Amino acid sequence: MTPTSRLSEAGLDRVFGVLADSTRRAILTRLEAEECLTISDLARPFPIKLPAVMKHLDVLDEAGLIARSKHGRTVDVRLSPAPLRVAVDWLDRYTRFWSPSLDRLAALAEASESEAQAPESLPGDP
Amino acid sequence: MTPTSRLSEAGLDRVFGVLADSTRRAILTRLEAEECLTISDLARPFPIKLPAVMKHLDVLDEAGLIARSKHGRTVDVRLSPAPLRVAVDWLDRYTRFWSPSLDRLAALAEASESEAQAPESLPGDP
DNA sequence: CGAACGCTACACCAATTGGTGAACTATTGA
DNA sequence: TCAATAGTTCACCAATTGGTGTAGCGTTCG
Repeated sequence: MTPTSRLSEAGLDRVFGVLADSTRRAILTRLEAEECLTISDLARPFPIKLPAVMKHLDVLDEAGLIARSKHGRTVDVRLSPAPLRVAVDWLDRYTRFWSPSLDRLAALAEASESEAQAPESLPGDP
Repeated sequence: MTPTSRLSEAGLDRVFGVLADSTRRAILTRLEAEECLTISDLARPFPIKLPAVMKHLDVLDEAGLIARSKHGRTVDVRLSPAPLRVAVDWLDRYTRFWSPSLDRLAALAEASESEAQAPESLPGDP
């Protein structure tokens, strides 16, 4: 039953799980600003050791939120924000509580965009 | 430094942490549909025991996402979605990656919200 | 009253998480 | 060539998480 929603649930678990850590959020923020960084450069500002950063990168990678490409002995890390969309879509149903106007505008945007994008089944119906 | 952002970070940790669990997401979804439920009624559809549900409710409560009110021997649970906004606001910076139009509409909505209500007037920008 | 009901509290458990230090591989450059 | 550099891997650790069973407490109702 609802195999699609089960998969979506796992995706939501992963994405929200990623975002539930301030270091990982900071990594995403940094990558949004810098476009492309080596792992050492990325790790430098954080008060944790490299292996810890590596684990965060593994988590981010598993959620599809970053892309790593090896060049020589360095690894370039790039943002791959597409999976964040499932989180935004899930949260969208709650925006009506504090801003009904935003809700309507989002619906409008979705309608105008409905020609190009994936169907993406409805979330949150266990 | 930046004591406010430290608090925000903790808030984001809590809210995203709440959302990283499918049972808790389902509880929020159910509460959004039903408005007000007793704990037993809320717990009935889930395949876990009451103490486990109780722990989820504690987590949701701690994040400020639900309100509990005791009436006799029952407890009414209500949705309190305001804290979700910090999550939406955080994610907002990434919407530009897959839908610049939505980004512009959100900015528009925010601008129109700073005065009063119901903008309704939409600029033709396809 | 006393039994059933709704909820809570507690001890306990296995798995996961976020971190460490140390050892290792592979590339680079003097 | 050989040492420094960039990244990876591993074993280990403490704390947290999500769940259980059981026992208890206050309320309602027959």
